[in-house]
Amino acid sequence: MQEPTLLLLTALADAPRHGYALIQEIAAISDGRVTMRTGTLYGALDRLLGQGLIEVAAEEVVDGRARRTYALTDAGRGALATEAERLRTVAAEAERRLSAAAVRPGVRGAFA
Amino acid sequence: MQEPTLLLLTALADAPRHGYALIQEIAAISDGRVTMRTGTLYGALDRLLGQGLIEVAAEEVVDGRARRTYALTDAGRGALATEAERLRTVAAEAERRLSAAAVRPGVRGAFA
DNA sequence: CGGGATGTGCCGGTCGGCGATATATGTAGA
DNA sequence: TCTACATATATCGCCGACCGGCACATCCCG
Repeated sequence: MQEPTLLLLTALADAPRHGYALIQEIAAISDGRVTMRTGTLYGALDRLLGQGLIEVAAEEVVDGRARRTYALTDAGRGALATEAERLRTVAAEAERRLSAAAVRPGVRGAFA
Repeated sequence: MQEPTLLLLTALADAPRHGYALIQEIAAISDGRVTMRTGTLYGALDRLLGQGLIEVAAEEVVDGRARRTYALTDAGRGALATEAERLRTVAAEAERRLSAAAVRPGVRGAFA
């Protein structure tokens, strides 16, 4: 699972949201660094629906505009939890190794 | 940056290693869950060399077999640190939202 | 002498992300 | 009024990363 997909599931973790709201939520989560494109969004949404990680929670018309609301399924919640823990573990290991190298100089290329 | 690449940089974070050793190191880091294929490995290695995130630290012949040892550059160390922090942040946010939803099983937004 | 471990490398397929594009309506400003 | 812009959904094709499979070579053990 790649980052855009993970961000998508994260944006659905606390409440169901529709496509356009997901784009804004993801921008908010990532502090504006990630701009989810519609090509990525709807492709991922279809894929996640097929995998049973999300489901359509509502289809309504608001102010004349169609709106489809998605929600995490239990499977999606589980997948997100698993993925988050894995990422946390890997990130921790990376940081551990980086600081280990920092206090043990001598491996910096050809220079002693 | 995707997970295999991140794992590769992580495996190089504490000491320079050659290709085959990286495969084993990544298996160790991930507790045997990730088996890096040579196709992925050497492709990623070439890419990272081109990006200046790693460098060839040594080329030698050990027991008649060629061995090329790679090391993180300063840029690679920086990129790994950045990436690790970002992942840690995203993972934390995902877990925060999951537990927020868990203790408030309503569909009406964050605070019911 | 055969097979497994060590070690490097290429090739083609697949899949996800991304830019571009299309369609439609409500709202705000020139 | 008319022209943008924000809201809202959706498709298409390109590209790049990953991956399985394969090839090649040497060393060690049985």
